[in-house]
Amino acid sequence: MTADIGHNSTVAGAAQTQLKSIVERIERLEEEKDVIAIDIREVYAEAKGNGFDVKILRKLVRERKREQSDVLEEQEILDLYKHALGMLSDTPLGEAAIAKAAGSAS
Amino acid sequence: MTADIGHNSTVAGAAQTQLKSIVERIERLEEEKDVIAIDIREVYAEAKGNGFDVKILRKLVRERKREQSDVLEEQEILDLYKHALGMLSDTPLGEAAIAKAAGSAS
Amino acid sequence: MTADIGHNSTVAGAAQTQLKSIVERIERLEEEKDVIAIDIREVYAEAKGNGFDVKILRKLVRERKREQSDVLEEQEILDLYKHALGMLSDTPLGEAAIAKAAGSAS
Amino acid sequence: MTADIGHNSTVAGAAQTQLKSIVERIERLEEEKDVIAIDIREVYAEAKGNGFDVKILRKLVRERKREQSDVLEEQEILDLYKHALGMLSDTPLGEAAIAKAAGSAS
DNA sequence: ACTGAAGGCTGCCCGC
DNA sequence: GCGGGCAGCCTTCAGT
Repeated sequence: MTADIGHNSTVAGAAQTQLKSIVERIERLEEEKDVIAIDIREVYAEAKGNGFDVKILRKLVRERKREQSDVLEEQEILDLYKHALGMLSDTPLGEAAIAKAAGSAS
Repeated sequence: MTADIGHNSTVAGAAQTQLKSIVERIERLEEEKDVIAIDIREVYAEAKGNGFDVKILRKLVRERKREQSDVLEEQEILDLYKHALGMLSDTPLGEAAIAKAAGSAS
Repeated sequence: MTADIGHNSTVAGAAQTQLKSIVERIERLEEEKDVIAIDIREVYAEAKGNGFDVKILRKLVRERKREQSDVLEEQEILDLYKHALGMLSDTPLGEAAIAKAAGSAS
Repeated sequence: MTADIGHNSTVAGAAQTQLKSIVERIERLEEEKDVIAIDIREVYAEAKGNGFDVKILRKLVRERKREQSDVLEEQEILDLYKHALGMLSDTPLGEAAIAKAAGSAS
């Protein structure tokens, strides 16, 4: 440890400052995430208070999420087919769609 | 399904409106949570780009978090012991007993 | 279903025999696990009968378990730091750096 | 702390000895439980190595467990009916079966 | 692609 | 009988 650390003029000092920043940003974000998780639990609790079955609500939410990804997935497959039929031009985007769809199938 | 549903004048209609509200609030919150999770991953990725070892960073963050919960946990345990020792906790003798019990646990 | 199933001379029959063996082994083990879980509950119940506070006992047992894993965790983290500091770890300077890093984490 | 603790001649000393015994017994049992849990995981791993789908195996085992309790439940209900028809004598066992079935139904 | 960990969810047990 | 608390399981994700 040297006097340099005080004003971070060393490489190590700079790294340490950066490290501190990184850790603080992450911890701040994780705190926010926790707050939201608590909010979600509160919504469920309130729903329960209003007579809803929490377990079923969770299933419902999960199901809707699955359906959304299914829709996206179908759109990707549709794009793939369109491409195969020459309905999409040979753009990087089209190539990416093909690669992604092929990956999903494996 | 009746004409009532349109303006929610039935009990079922009210429940349905409530359900819709609940699900939408939860989905909104989960979206926010996902955004934050992505932000966290980006911070790690950026750190990695700056030469930091992500595995160690994660361990560090986890360790700091665990230390915080440790403090809370210790307090809980101490409270539990105090409660178990009842009125003793306000006397010097009680304090000594608590200190002894705490020592046995470590 | 064919006569082959009786003496397992088909591939499917062999798989079925294997499956039966797997499931039976698992169920046997889970039974044993349940027996032990019951034994544990009985020990707590007996302790309660002797005037011990079960809640505190559970907390105590959990705390002791956590302390054990804490030691392992600390060792892991130390190993990680040592690895990150690479060859420095065999020099006095490296030792100092490790000590400093460990101090920062606490 | 007094010299009495060495040979446990005090009430507190006896309690401490008992406490130690309780905690040790529980920790021993939990160790055994962990060993069995590891064994179970190994059986699944081995099954996976033989081409079985672990996720499906777990579902299968769970399902069988549920079926077993269902069978027991049905047996209890059957006993209840038998008793109602005077097919079970008014023995303590029969009474217990009724009480248990009634509890399950509520 | 597989493995191992981290977080979330479910079912269970205890207390009120 | 119910609700909270807790252990176990499942799923997802980073790492190799």
